[in-house]
Amino acid sequence: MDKKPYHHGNLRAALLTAAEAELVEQGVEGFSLRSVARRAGVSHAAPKHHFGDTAGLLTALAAEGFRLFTAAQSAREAEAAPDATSQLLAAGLGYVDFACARPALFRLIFTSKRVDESAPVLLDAGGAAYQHLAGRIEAAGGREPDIAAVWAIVHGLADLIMAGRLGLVAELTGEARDHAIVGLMRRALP
Amino acid sequence: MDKKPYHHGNLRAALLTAAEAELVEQGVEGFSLRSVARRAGVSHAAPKHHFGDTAGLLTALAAEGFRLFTAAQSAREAEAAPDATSQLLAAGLGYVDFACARPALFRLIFTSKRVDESAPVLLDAGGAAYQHLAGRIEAAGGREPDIAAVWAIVHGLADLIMAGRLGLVAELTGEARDHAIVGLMRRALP
DNA sequence: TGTACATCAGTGAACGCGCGTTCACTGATGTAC
DNA sequence: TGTACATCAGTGAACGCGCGTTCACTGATGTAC
Repeated sequence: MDKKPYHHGNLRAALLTAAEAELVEQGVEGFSLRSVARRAGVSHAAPKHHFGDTAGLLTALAAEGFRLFTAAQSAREAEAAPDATSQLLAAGLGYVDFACARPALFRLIFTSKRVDESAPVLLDAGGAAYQHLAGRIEAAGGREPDIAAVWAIVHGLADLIMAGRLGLVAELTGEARDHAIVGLMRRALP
Repeated sequence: MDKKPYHHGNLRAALLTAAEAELVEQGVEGFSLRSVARRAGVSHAAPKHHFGDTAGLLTALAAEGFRLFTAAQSAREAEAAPDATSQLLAAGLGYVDFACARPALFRLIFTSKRVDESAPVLLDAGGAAYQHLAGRIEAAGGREPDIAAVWAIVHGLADLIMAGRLGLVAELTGEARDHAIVGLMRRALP
């Protein structure tokens, strides 16, 4: 019942959650360490202990974002048939799922200038994400140019749907939507 | 030889130029009206007369960006064979050209939250850009799903190359690069 | 052609605000003996 | 089991800064007569 213990206990995780919420509402533009601390109900200097500065917090969030991104693909794969092509198409669906479910994180990991791109934690997570998709494409018999084609179409779909353009696909839901996306992806396959 | 006339003469255009340069260097995040005024060599309150506030300036810049974006496609089309498929592929090359040449504007028109999306000037310019590409696809015999497929792969290529990912294509130059991009686009055609 | 006056474009000082950073501090936790 | 002490996590006041906005102003341009 002690409402406010001096130590938070799990502030690092709480700050990451608050940071994502802040990102969703304000975009990267209005993002500040103070606003995140406020949202987490903690003094404004507290984040410094865990992340150093704004770039540090965003970088940690981006690394976590890459992990969730890969996880979204794995989740779809687990539901799909085990053959290589089905697994690849499932990964693509997960890619789009993630972009639509967490557009703020998607933008953060792909286009933000406020993350420290040379941070090992980010390079690792980003590299793993790339390897995951590339691995699925190669397993399905794809070679270098196929990786580019599949990646481009999946990424383009994700980015455009997320931005509310490409109305035709964005308006569909459930299986009809999945079916439409898979149909488009198949064009890029070897 | 009068160095500093009181009236600039063409401040509106000068501010747009300065705004793009500022966007290139700072990204949308560090963008401010004062920094743009400073870059244009004018007092910090001057932009107010022309654009009102930051959103107004960015919105005007985005509208101009859409026009340049369409112009980049037209430029490629003018050099291409007149058949519908060649024209479509040329438009796609122009799309990628623009993203690589002016990544800051590309990001501004596609993903910034700091523009006023309901401004008529922006809706007009954006709509015209969409109609341009859709028109090329339809002329090449494409229907609704083809528009989505071609747009997605072109947009995905542009976004990924611009972000420095997709190294295979990003490293090419000149005709080899065009050839690679066209090869990828062809996969999405009907 | 000349004069008066309204309108427009840009200036520069002032304001209040939220930001990042620093600093001395305090409460809690863990470890040595 | 108890005590002392170091270390860690978070506080809250203070600072200087750049921002957007306002305001009275001034220099230039255009228009009426």
